[in-house]
Amino acid sequence: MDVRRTTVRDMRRSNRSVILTSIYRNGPLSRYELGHETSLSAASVSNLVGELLAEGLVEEAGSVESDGGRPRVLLRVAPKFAYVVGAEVGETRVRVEVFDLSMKVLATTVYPIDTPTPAPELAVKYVLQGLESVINAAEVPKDRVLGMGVAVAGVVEGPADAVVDAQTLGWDSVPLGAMLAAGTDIPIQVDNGANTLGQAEMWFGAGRGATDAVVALVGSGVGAALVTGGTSYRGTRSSAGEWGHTTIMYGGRRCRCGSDGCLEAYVGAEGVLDRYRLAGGVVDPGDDEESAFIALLDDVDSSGIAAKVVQDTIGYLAAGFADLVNLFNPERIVLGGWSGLLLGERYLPQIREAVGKRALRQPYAQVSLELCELGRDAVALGAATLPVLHLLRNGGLPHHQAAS
Amino acid sequence: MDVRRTTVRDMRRSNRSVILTSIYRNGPLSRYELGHETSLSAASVSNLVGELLAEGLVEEAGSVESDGGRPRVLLRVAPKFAYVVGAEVGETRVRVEVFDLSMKVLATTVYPIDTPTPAPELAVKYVLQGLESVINAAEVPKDRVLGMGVAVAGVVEGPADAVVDAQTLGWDSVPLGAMLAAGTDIPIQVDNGANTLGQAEMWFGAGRGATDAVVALVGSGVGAALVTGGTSYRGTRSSAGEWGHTTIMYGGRRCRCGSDGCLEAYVGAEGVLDRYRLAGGVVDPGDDEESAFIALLDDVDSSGIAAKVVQDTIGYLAAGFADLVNLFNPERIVLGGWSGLLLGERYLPQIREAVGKRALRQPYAQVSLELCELGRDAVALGAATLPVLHLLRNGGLPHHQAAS
DNA sequence: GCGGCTAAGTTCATGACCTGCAGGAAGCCC
DNA sequence: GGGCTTCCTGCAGGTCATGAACTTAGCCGC
Repeated sequence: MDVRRTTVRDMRRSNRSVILTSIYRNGPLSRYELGHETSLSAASVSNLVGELLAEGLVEEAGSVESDGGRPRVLLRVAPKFAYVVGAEVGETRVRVEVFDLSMKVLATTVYPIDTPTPAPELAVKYVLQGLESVINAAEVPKDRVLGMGVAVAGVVEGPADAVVDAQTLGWDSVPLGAMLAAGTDIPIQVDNGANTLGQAEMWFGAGRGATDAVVALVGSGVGAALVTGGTSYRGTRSSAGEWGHTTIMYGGRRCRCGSDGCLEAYVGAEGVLDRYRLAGGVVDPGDDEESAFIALLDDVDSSGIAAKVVQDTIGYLAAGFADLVNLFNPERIVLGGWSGLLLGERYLPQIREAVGKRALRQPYAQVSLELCELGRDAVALGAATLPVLHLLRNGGLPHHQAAS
Repeated sequence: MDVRRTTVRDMRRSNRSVILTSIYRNGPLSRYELGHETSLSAASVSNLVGELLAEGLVEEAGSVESDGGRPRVLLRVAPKFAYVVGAEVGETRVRVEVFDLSMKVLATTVYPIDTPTPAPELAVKYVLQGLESVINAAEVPKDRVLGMGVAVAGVVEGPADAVVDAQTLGWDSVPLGAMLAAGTDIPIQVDNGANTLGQAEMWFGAGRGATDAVVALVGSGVGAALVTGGTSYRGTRSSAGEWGHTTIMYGGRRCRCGSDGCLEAYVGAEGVLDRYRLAGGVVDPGDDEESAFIALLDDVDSSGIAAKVVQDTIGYLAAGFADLVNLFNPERIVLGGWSGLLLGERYLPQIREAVGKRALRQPYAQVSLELCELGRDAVALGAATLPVLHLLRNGGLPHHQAAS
């Protein structure tokens, strides 16, 4: 239980946050509607909005005539009040983007990575270079950049001075947060890529409106972002959500994590293709993983082996989903990741049905299973929402720092 | 994201709650220590404590001399300020207990249940009878009873007017909350028995001090209580934590839930004994489940079959724990339930080791695996903490209702 | 084009609250 | 009994949300 006092100042900050969040999330709103939405008195709304307007964080956005009376003035968060940067450190590239507060992309930079195990220093160099580069390209004043969110494909410990373990990159206890912070004054927040994509999907994709949800990502690897009570769940040291390494077949296929029978070993694209090969299926050695996977899906009608492998995959995946349904009782599960989407586009109804057979009746009746709406590029977008979330939480900048 | 205003009254309530909770949880404390603990100003502590004293919720409990100066007066929550009732609706009995605020048992009543599928009306009758009976036996004034927590072995939907599905009792969508509320004026809170036992364990047992924990219960059935951020996690409609029906062996043993390969089918006592039988082991048909299980454990040294079944059980259980570790990244896992304890008492180090082999390195390093410290009777104790939690959350009774 | 009407937004006095500070209370030591 | 230490409380000052009265802004009908 949280043991922390509340002062009259916390109250104001909290109310600023409520107002600001409401304006940000629920589109342009009038003061009147804000009062209703937040159940704050009209007087307080007026007062707080006045403050936010004076600081430049919020601006007027036209008005709507109200039958007979004074028209309501609409308010929105000023998109140009501040900017945020999102970076994605992937296995094949570093991608950096700047957004304004409405999350419109202003500039993008991509650095390809050739080596399979890039040195952390290289990634840091690219991220910092990208940061400079996009800020310059978008002509954004540097002191108006709220922060940079960095998504990385690995286990991230502690969001503050994040330490990263990434098997796919060959990183072991890399103090990425500290390394990045040493190279710039802009606040850094590091998080797992699955989490940031989940974040993006919750704000702008298939997760909108849900408060308890799971965003499941199935690609070469398998991961999930857990959202409980409207906020991302991270566990003690923020490495929660390793869905891919839950056991669905005790004593089964070996997994690169060292254990056996992991979900990832069965429904990860690599695992699926490997199962196909073992079953006698033929994979064109010239194809990359993605093409091979698509070829497998296209062969379903002509090849019994392909059909069986795909059907099995649906079953395994459903078992993984049923675990989530039973354990978390979420209101929504969102399926994404490149191979997850390829499967989902073709077999979503069958997956739903299979989950229904394996999950408990009651929690299954309360969940809806949807496909991700955003593409892979949303990883950086989600990373960039981290500083925005911070802004909304605090109800603005600290010290009541005014604009212009 | 929570969209709710904060008023000056919420602030006071929150601070009352902070003070009250701190006094309750951290034993007798002086005002001075309270100030430190809560970071409230000494003046506010004095003010709030004065109010709580006047209401009779808090009382002085002797004093401690402080080297040289004025001795500090210790404060504690007055155990006799109010009373709470906990009820357990199990498969073989209904058990009702009254506690004072220090959770000392004042009276207990138990009604045995003979039929395997008792009518909900019978359970309701016993609970209400038990409520009357313990209140009378303990000579507790009825208007001083804060509420009754009711633990039931099944899926409980919505803590308010709870609807219960309990396969073991043969109940389907039983509106237990409403049925109980119709028979008494005392506020009712219904919850899953695994959750209430978890609650008891978190407050008074092996979970003390942890904020992200899982209490895993292994008996005939298998369940878990999830605690995240210091509070019980319930999901959208409060049926989270169905750990027993996560798949650990896709296509494996059938489970009574209708699916196959569920953890419960492998490590639940029934599943273990069944596996023993299938492997050629002999179970005395005269034994009940518990005796048979103990006999099995005692045979490990003499019977290779028993040894293998137990070793397998440890492996399956470890897989279940590894799932929890990977998904939740908890700081503690507490193993309980009657067969879980029997296993844990003998094999805890081996279980820990097996979990370490299956879970990811990082989250495993952050978790500790412990045994439950409270017995089966703690189910009712945990249920009784529900109204107490309510009291602490609200910083006292509503309407500033004074005592005596 | 002017009063009447409606609805949106603002001003102001009020009461609730926490805080810092000064002072009171309660013990000990010399 | 004076000085000292430590704990606790009363008081003035400042912050904040609120309800009620008030102002602003458009429309309507004549």
